[in-house]
Amino acid sequence: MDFSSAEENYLKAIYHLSEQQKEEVSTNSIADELQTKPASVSDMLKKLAAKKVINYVKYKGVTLTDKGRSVALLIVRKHRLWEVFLVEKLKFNWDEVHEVAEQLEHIKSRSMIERLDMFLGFPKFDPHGDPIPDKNGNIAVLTAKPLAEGITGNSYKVVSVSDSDAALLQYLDKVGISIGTVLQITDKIVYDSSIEINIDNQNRQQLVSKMVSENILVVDI
Amino acid sequence: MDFSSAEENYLKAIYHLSEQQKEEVSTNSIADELQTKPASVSDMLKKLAAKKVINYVKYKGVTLTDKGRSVALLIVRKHRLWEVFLVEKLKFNWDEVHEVAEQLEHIKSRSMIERLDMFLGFPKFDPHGDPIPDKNGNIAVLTAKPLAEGITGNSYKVVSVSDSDAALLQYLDKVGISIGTVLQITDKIVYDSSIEINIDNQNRQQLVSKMVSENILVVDI
DNA sequence: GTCTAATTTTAAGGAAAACAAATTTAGTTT
DNA sequence: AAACTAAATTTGTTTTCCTTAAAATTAGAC
Repeated sequence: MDFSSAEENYLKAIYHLSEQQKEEVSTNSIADELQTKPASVSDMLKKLAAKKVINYVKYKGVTLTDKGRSVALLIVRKHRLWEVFLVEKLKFNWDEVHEVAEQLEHIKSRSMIERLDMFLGFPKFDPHGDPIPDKNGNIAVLTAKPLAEGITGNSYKVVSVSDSDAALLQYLDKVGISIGTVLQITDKIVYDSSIEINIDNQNRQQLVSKMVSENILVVDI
Repeated sequence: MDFSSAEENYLKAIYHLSEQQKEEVSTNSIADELQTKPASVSDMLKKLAAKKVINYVKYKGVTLTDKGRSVALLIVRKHRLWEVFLVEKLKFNWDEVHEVAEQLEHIKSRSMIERLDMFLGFPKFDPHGDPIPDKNGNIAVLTAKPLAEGITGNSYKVVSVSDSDAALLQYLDKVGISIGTVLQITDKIVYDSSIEINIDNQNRQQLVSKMVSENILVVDI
């Protein structure tokens, strides 16, 4: 079965949304994710349901079928492998690769993506710390949590950040945060939920906003 | 100015056709090249003329404008660089890369293609021997001629073959012909215009058909 | 120079994917 | 239960690219 780029983007969006909140995905949230209008989404959901890649109940929302999930995981796999290529081989910065990977993920060639995987040394994570599904669609489950949920005094290692927001990535670059960076929470400001951190045990504090601290995923150390 | 994949394919087709025969390109030949119908071509020619990338005179044919040629050359550049990547880095055979490169050539990112060029070491020719336009659209002129025009007794070096026909490439692989191979013409069969050749001075003759000999480009040695 | 055949263009319409506007539904409030 | 509201769907267009059928034009044959 073949899927257009538009169909693939819908499946990917539904996949990402169902990762975030474990229930049915709403039409509006898909429209939001894809920068389109709910009317367009309704249209497409009918098509995708006919192709048996989603379970669609009108006015109720959608979930992916097994078939749909495996299509979505292949797209995610391609997107993340291409990001690794762009950063490791072509020396892009991590904030520059998302847009190009959005195009590359739709290239159709089963054997190319397997060869690319080999060429890259079978990476397990992309440059933003997100796990890369293997060719069977198996993907590591991230046990990480947002920095926002950390406790004052504790130290954490950055394992992942949102890859779709270049502005965030540029900001993180500027303050010296990347995958693997160790952060210690030195204070939590109750007033605006911002967090004061110490980066890589340097002799300097950095204040990060609530919004930022929710988009940095960390694990305990 | 932005171009859709369809528009890019038309420009590339017109470019290739005007390379072959130095005059105006006909609607039918474009339809043929793109596996579509003449009516579709007429439609698209109007669009491309409005965008000032072709000189279009109804019923007369088209030529590329300077603008059009530079767009076409960029697509050719991308196609051929990706072919180098697929063969050199991902270890594809030369008969397997055309289709995938047809998709990759439409990826939009100026900086990616320049970085890819650097990553590949600024190659001058693709795996089929075709010259790669540089970033300014300069391209080496092939002085080669079809093997079919060779003279009995003379030796020639293979510099290029048609990249779009996988069956031809597989055949050439089988008989041991690739870019750089030295061929000596030992006989020309008048009856069916086939040619008897000796490959790399081995102790063995090989008969190649008219069709094959017209699609292998060689230079004198 | 006219006629016919081949080529090219126009016209009408279909599929995919988008949008706005109008309508329907689900869930909540009273 | 009726009414309301927010979300979702339907309807009707639009755009892009393609197709078939018909009309127009060019060019080669006589």
